[in-house]
Amino acid sequence: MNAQPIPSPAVRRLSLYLRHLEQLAAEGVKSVASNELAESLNVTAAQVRKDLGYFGQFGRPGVGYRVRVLIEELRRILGTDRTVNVILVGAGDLGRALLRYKGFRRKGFNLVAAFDVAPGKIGRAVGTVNVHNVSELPSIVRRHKVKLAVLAVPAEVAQETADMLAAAGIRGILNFAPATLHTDADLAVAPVDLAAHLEELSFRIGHHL
Amino acid sequence: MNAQPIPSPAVRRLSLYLRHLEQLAAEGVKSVASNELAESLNVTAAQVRKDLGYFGQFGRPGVGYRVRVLIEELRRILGTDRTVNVILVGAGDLGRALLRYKGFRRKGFNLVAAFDVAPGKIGRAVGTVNVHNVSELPSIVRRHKVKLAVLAVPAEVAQETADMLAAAGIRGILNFAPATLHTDADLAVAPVDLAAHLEELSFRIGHHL
DNA sequence: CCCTGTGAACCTGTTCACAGCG
DNA sequence: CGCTGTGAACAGGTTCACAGGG
Repeated sequence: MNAQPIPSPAVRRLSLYLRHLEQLAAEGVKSVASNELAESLNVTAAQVRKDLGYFGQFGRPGVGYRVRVLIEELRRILGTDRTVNVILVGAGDLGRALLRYKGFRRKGFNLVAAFDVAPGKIGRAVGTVNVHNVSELPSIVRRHKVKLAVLAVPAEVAQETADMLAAAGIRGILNFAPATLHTDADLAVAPVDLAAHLEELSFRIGHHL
Repeated sequence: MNAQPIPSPAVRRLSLYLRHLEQLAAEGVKSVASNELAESLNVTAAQVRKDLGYFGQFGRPGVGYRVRVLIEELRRILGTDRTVNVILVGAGDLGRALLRYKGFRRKGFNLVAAFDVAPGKIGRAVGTVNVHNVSELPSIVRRHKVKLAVLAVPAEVAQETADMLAAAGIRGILNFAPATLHTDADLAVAPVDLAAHLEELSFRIGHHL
């Protein structure tokens, strides 16, 4: 019934709204208006309303949005109303740090296992999970019905690793490798290039502004 | 002479182009056409040409772009043709991993020091730098003329830390804290919300597509 | 003839502004 | 009367398409 002309920037802002709503809930705030939310997040009130409007009608005219209700709706929309299993591939420095990062769990993501090819890393525990040989990846992915993977391998092997993940049934990759992945349309990729963000800042401060 | 109506997505793609060009250079490739570059990076050829066109005329009709030349131009534009000093604040798990991450150095960024408030962390070395008390931050920033900071502190103290950085003369913040920073227009912020990217993937695979 | 550089057309996403509900 | 929900107007970016240079 509903087509899907949802701007992807709007989807990304949903996480932003959710994050702030969770904080408001922790502070005991019961309801919030679009302009308050907007102000805290450096967006416009119309944008908040429009973004939420793509998914339903969650607010009450004259009142605003019920914080608890909106949090639940957003989690449902994002698919994090249930625990989402995730694996991590590449237990180098960055990979091991991500394994210890508590932010994922707080948001409903459960790291079930890590993988690497280096014998020195395999068998060790990092954070709450063990590092396995990549050969075990397909069976573990199947067993835990994992759909998302965090990719933290060197750029040189990023593409082949992504292909392997696709073959194992992974549907989404959070890619920290500084490489562009070429994948089928049914495999979603979110690239995170840490150095690129610093370059952007370097540009912005180096010139005008 | 040139106004500055440069789309910020275009600036972000510059890093992408640079990354691929560096790889081509390593492979010994001398020149490249916009459509080849485009194909490797999942963008259109027109986009590549238009993006580069905002900054000058770097190509040769009938030939393409000289790889070495374009790399130098892009580094100059991004400001990474010289070493750029960076500090890191917050030596938690994520912070320490970023200190060890080699990708920054490879791109011309030099981490000169890390800072924290926890006595247990201060005085230790992580990667190539030492962890200092934040009280030493202003003097170190001044001494090394640091303009960029990586912020990896807990969300609760992100804003106050950002204010402190602004006061110390920092001009750009790479923000890993899951909090929206409110800063003056002359302080650039690049937010990196790791959990948000996973949520986006969760959304994309949970629905259509 | 190949490939760049670029105005013009197009399109996606943002902001405006107001009708309508509580 | 306050605040949402939303069509309509607007703006920013992307793609097209072609003129022009090597």
